[in-house]
Amino acid sequence: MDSPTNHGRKMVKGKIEIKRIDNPTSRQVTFSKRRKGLLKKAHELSVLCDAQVAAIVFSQKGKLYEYASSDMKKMMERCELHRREYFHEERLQKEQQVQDLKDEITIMVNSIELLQRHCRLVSDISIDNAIGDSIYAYEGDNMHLRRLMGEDLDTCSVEELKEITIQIEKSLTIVRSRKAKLNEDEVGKLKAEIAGKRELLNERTRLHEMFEEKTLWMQSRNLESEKNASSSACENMHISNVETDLFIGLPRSRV
Amino acid sequence: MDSPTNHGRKMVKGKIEIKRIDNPTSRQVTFSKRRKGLLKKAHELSVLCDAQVAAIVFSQKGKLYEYASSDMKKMMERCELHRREYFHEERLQKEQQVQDLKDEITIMVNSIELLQRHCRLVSDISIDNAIGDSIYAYEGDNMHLRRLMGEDLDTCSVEELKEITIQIEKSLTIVRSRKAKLNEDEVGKLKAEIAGKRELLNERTRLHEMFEEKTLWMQSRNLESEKNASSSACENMHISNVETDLFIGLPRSRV
DNA sequence: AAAGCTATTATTAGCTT
DNA sequence: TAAGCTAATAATAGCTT
Repeated sequence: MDSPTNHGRKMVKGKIEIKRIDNPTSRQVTFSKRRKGLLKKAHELSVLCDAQVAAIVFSQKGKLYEYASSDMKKMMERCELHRREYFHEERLQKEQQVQDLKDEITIMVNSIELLQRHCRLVSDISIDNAIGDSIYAYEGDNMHLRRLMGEDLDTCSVEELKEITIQIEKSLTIVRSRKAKLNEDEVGKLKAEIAGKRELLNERTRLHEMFEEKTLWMQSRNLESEKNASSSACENMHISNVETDLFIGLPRSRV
Repeated sequence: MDSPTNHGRKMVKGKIEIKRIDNPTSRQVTFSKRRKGLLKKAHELSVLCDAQVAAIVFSQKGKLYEYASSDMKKMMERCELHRREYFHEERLQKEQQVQDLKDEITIMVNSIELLQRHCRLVSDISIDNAIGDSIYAYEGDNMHLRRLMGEDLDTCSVEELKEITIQIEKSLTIVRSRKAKLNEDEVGKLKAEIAGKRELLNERTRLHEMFEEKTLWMQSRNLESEKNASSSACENMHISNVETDLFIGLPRSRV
């Protein structure tokens, strides 16, 4: 009657005031008993009156005790509809976000593919490009090409990029044929020059031969006159001098 | 005792069997009384034991009666934690997915940037590349370069890509200096050739001049002998014949 | 149909083990 | 700590109005 478990004072037995039980032990006991009673009554109500009943109890420690008449989930769903709408909206938003990112990736994949193609073309061109930078000044629509080389690729649409690639391929063809022509011209020039050089060599050979022939003829003529005329050392000496002059002296004085 | 509201038979008063009450009136009355009792007990439990309690009742007609100790919403949320875990997991999954996509995009942005840089370098090289394709056979580590030009860029890490770019820049430097040297060599060769050509021209001129001089000398000598010796038409004629042979006849017979 | 009455049962506070 | 006991209260079935 005066026990510490009785939190009220006037209470003899049974009757209690509805307020928090301070004694933890007593509170825990009461919680257990009344909780059981509540769930039982919830069940009885649902059976007797064919009603949907749910009772949910959390202990202070966070442990869950619950009763749900027929389908607790259905129960909860009816009760929760508003909250679920929030989740639904959130999920839709996330799905949209994912879709957006995927679209972005698709565009990037295309960009990369085209850039690679472009790289291969440029490296292809670089071989043909010995002529000069004509590719970049060619045909007037290289603005697109410059653009590709520039910073603003990201602002290109995929369609634009495809068009650019096609134009690069066209330019490549043009540059190749141009290079072929220039090469031909150059080969022609070189051939002409070589021909000219050979001509010079021939001429030199001819002149040398002619010179030698004339000299031989003159020598033979001198010998002849030596035989025919009276043999004088003086005259022989004179001719010899003249020959030396002719071969060495005269050209040297002119150089 | 035998009233229609009493669905049991042996029951005198008070005691009942827990099963659906067939009599609608009696059922409705019981529903009202017991429902009130349930909600009251729910409240008492929550107050006495400081617990969170909720009781939800739907009548057959769909009318809702409920009690929630402190905050019905909080109550529901706690009750739902288990269910929410599902949502939570789903949300985490979605968030991970979004993060993955963003990472992919980051890699792609870097790839594109590096491809652009590479493109600019290649076009730069293409000017220097007149020497040939040496860049692609140069220094042995062009495997990376080939890779960049190839299909498997996507498998490159960003770090790898950066390294490749650095290597390209190094290669570019090397190729440029190489080209400078080769250009110098070529210029040297051309100069030598031109010098040789000029030499030939000079020689030709010299030969021509020498030839002319000799002829002139011979002519003057002939004139001299004509004056000094007795003037005979025969001899003069002979000399004249010889001269013609020398100037026209002899070279012609050799050609 | 709703409220009140009451006999009866059900629940449970405080105690004991 | 938990389970059982019991006096006492609380809830309520069937009735009455």
